[in-house]
Amino acid sequence: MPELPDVEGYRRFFSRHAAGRTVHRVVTTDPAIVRNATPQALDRALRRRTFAEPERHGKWLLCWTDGPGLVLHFGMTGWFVWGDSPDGRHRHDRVIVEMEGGGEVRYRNMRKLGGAWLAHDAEEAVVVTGGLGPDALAVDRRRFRELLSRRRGGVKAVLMDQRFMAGIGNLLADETLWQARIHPKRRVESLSPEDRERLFEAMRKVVRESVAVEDDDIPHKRTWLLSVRGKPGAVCPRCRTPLTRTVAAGRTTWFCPSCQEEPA
DNA sequence: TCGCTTGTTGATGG
DNA sequence: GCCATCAACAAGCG
Repeated sequence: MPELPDVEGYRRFFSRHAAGRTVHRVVTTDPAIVRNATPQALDRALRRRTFAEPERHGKWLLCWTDGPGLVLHFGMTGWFVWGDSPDGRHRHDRVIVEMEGGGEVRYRNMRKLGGAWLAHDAEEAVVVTGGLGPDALAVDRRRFRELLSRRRGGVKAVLMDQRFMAGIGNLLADETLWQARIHPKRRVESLSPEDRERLFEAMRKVVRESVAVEDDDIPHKRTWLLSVRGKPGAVCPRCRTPLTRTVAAGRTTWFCPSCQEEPA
């Protein structure tokens, strides 16, 4: 279920279960899910290594050891499961990290979007993750403004572009635009300074509050678009106007035709 | 059977 | 070169 807040949850999960622990063995049940190494090479590289604190950048999770690191992307259907023993493994558990002393972290991924990579150092991880922009949780106002000023085109496509800023996906983009009262088909070059300010504030609020939710799934609050998005007969939580469904940036997009003004 | 899905990439066309 | 669109990847659900 991964956008930035979900992956932040996986980072905490991995930290809790694996940081400071040593790898007994890495079992790969689906060789194709490891994108840049064989299952044997992955096992050999990580076995007897001890995990450090994992890092997250956008939707990517970097699980470093005292040697190389396991780099994970969760696609649309990836998540972690902990097991005390090999019992109860699921057929979608595609990479399993068995720990010395017992227990295992399972990388479960139904559809095989995303995957696992082996990185020998930070530089290699940058190559794997492919030129990400600043993390959406960490980017500051000035940088956001500066990056936005260099872009053209549909605002939703820009928000979701991981090279612009890392972490925003389809749902959080809709939520951000709705909270900022900006139409998803507006072009960024048409946004006023005030629009840009509201966009930054909304993005920061949406990301921060989503991450603060300890629970699994993205929110939540009855005041958010996400609480009604996609439901039949959904109306705007602000003004009760029926929501509109369209396609923007190639993705299903929900917005309020009353609150979010037409594209300029 | 068809359409739909929280992601990303590469082809194609304007 | 930039941008928009769409198919593909893959698997499950209604």
